[in-house]
Amino acid sequence: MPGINEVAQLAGVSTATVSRALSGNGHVSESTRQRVHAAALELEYVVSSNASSLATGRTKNVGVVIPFLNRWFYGAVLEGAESALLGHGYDLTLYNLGGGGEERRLVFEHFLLRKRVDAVIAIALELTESEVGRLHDMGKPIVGVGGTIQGVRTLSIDDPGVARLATEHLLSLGHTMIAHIGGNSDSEMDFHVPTRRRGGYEAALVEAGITPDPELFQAADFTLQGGYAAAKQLLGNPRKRPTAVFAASDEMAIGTILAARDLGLTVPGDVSVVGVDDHELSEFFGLSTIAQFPALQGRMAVDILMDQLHPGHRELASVNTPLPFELIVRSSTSRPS
Amino acid sequence: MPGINEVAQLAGVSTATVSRALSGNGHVSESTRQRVHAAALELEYVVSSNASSLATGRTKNVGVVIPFLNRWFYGAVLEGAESALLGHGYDLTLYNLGGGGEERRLVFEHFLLRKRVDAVIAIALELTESEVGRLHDMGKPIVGVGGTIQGVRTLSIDDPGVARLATEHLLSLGHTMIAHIGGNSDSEMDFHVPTRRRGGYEAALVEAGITPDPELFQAADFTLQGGYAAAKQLLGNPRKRPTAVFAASDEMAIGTILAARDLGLTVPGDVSVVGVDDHELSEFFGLSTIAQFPALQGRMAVDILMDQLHPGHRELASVNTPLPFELIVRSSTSRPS
DNA sequence: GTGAAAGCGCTAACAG
DNA sequence: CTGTTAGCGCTTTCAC
Repeated sequence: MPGINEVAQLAGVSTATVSRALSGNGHVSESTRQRVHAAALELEYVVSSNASSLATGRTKNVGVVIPFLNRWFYGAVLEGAESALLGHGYDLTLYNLGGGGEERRLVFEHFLLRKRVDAVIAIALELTESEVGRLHDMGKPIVGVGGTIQGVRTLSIDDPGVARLATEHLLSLGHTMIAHIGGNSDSEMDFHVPTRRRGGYEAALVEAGITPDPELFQAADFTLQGGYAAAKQLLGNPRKRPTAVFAASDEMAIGTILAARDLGLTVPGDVSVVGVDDHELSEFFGLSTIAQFPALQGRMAVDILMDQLHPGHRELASVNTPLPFELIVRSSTSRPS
Repeated sequence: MPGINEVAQLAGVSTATVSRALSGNGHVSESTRQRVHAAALELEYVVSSNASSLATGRTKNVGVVIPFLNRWFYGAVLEGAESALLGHGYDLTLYNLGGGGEERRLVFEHFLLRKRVDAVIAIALELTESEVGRLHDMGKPIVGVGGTIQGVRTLSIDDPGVARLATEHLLSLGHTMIAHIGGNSDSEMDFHVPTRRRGGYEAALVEAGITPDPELFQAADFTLQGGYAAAKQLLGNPRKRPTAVFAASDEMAIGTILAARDLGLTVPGDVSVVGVDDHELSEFFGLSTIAQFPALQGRMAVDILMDQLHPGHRELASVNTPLPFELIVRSSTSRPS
């Protein structure tokens, strides 16, 4: 593990020149640049990021805080962010805040403040004013994904819009008895996604002249199992069985398809089902859904972060960047029979 | 962002004393210790990990290399490792090596060598001699999860044993036509898990006096979709339909259950199904399975690492630590009818 | 274009 | 038990 001065010696220059040649900051003649690179290569020299960080104040490392790791959606966002970061030469330090309170405090008050990260990406986490304040006081940029945060550049999907699109798809097919499986208080995440989606669903109905019926709503926990149970309730109702179900997540939608089958109902013959996410299993189940693109979300977050870290050309004006989504029609939706 | 000397000033001591008091290394009188802590608290002092690392050579950060992020199993391992690490005051820097060749080289030859990590945990990755050598040359301990690696402390499950247990479960129920859905070349991961599981399955059959029948084997990719397709082949065979299927992953086992249903076969009436993992969906599908405990695996890896980092009491003797597994019988297996 | 030298903020001998 | 004093390995003015 050679240091910069051994490289300097081998190349016959000063350490300052090595630093310049290798980092690209400052001018170095082409010939010495090559000599330095050759020397570095020969010695397998790799800079000590600590020494470098100490001297420059930059770490080439970003912290990512995320509430789950074992769910497909979050894993995919993380994957997108990781590969984008790596591509920019940045490391990613991971903080999983699933555990709740104490852990979160620790991370924000201790771990993230040790000058180890240049910035933080917060996924599906509504940072508090004090969390944001601390970070900004230290000059650390933040980008949030999944909702808006006061004073922070964010990327978020138009949740009501997503729900409207799903509902309108069903409406346009001719459905009028459209149930909704949304979130319960446990799944009421930081950005109130379930509530916002329910709002979009209701708005679409109202716009179509239909009064949302509370009996056609069921709360669940965004999982397949939860969706299954909720769907059983909805579809088992003998006096008011919906002809279509809009589930706020694909996992719940798949649970709904399974519940329908178990009740002897066909999909989409007896009941149409639409979800949100474009989960990896959705295609298999023929699920119509509103796709969001989690890996892309991770990548976009990194792009925006890089823009703040290396203020370049076009300073992106808006504080919140809308995330793309798209209706994918497969075989779980059709006209009511 | 106050530095150590401001704390020293406020507490009326030298920076050395502050360092000692805060880190716990070296003796400090109780009273000054308290004064220092109070001062640090008041100023919201947090050490600069870079400066500290530069001075000590330790970073309190470990690198984790993992091949996937968006699969339940790997997410769970990562989750276990992350929380254990955090508990020990360590950060986790994540490297997702899903992309393949170039990325992997970059990580091992560049990222991991910048003195940014104290150690590395390799999950389901069979490190090459040179990858291990580089790291060990720098004095970085490594622990591997998922298989054995020459010269590295590892944690691994007895894959043949897992497969035997699953197969014996079926055998003991009275099945003799037991099919196996294993891996294809794409899913032939670094540690040859599919091959080793197939070996265990065949060994159990042989031991029971049954000759493994190649027609009763199907290769798939460890996913639900893949398992579904493979199971259709197996269960659709008119002249040789197995009464039981052992799938090398729960996802494939669930695919098998779904395939059976679609063929009008009942589980376990017409066909018993057993998988491996105890996936989050397994309970929902009533799947009998061999549980492995991914989060625990992550945690155990950290424990072993800490033992190497802070050589304490009992130096764990063995190079490879076996991982626990357990048969969980649910409703997808029964006697053949 | 390149070198000398002063730090970046902390820790670890070494004295006392 | 505590202070003094060198560095840890790099970057970056400031001269030349």
